[in-house]
Amino acid sequence: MSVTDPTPVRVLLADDEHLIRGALAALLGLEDDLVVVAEAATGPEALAMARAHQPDVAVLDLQMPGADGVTVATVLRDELPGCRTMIVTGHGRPGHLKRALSAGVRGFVPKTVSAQRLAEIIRTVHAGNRYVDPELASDAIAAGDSPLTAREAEVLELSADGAPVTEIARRASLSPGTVRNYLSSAAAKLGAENRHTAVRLAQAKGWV
Amino acid sequence: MSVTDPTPVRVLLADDEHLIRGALAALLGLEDDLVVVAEAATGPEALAMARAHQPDVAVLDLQMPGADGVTVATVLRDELPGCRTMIVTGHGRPGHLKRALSAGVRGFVPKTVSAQRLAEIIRTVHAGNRYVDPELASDAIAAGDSPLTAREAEVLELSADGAPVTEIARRASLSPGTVRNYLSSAAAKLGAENRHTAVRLAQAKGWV
DNA sequence: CTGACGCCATGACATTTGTCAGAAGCGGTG
DNA sequence: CACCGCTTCTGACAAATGTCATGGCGTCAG
Repeated sequence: MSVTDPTPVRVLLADDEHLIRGALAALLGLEDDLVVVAEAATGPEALAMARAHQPDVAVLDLQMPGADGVTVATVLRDELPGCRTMIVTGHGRPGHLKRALSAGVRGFVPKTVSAQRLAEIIRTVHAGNRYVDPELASDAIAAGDSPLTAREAEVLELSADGAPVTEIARRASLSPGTVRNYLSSAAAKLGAENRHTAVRLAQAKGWV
Repeated sequence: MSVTDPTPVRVLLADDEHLIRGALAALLGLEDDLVVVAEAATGPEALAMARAHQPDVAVLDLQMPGADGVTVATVLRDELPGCRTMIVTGHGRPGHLKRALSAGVRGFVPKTVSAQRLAEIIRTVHAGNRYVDPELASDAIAAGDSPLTAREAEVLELSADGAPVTEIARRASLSPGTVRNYLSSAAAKLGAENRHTAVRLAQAKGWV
């Protein structure tokens, strides 16, 4: 039904790299049933473009200046329920997939797919179905759920830049002792020797 | 002279993201004077392809599995002196530019340029000229040279994953005390409170 | 050759961090 | 309601880390 559809799928492309975005727009434009109606280089720009052009499908890069793809998808789900969202990403961490799915994202693919394949997936998503890259999905399953409590994850994230405990405590409005306890238990749960390696592990799993 | 040249510029494309590589190949193929003779997804693959196809210009992504773009460029300079090399990168850190230039790279551009612009730069590079993105260049100048001595940088790099001092000492075959001295002086030079923030700073500047 | 500088190390000290025990409040769930 | 887990805190101790002074050894410029 799709390739001969008289009303083509209207696509929004958001990626901060002009090179990729332009090339992608050109390639997707070759498909008769797809039309790129808007492009954006940042999260806020993507939102503005979506509001202005009301696309059928928004193809969002995960890492963009301003607001990342999942954040944009969350807003779009509320503002434009008719717009399906999908995420493309370079290096997909397991946790991102979970975040994306709970933001109502219907497609999650790595940038290692071909443009042809991406076009098919856009059609799949537009038809109301979901598509998740099998490799990313299995990574996410293997990584499992975060063993961290909400505060543990929060404090761990605040310590990501290597700041001393007193600074983290200030940022989190907690006692330094509490911060140390959280960091200690978080590191123990992750099997890390100290909070710094714990941060790396949690980031690799996408839990922060 | 270029657009009507009867012998087009033979280009090698190396990027680990199929989506980008394919799209780029398609767009560059539209230029009459450019022909993409080979594609590669990893560093070693790029080398093998270059040896097999002897391209005029190698367009290399900075971050690839196996060997990064600068490493590939270094090898190519020795093995295929007739092949010009250029680097495209997503997030270019200042230090990378310096490394690239000393590896004989003649072009250094971010992925935020358009394909049209990239084609022009490929021609520039092929003609024997250099091209460096102005913004990346000014960043590199602003970042300046690394204030770290060779060992300071080495030890700092070994501590990048958050390992404890004893482990770093083992890896570097140094005394733990020496490691602490180096880390301390490195952090002082970088204006960091501890080695972890020092590592982040040095990485941001591209000094590690 | 002498002085400057980087490299490597040791030892001592203060500070920071990690670990543990304990305790209070709070929100669920059986 | 009793129980459990999460949150928050305190205090105390051990371990890791940061800081400083000091010394020997090599190399290189003046």
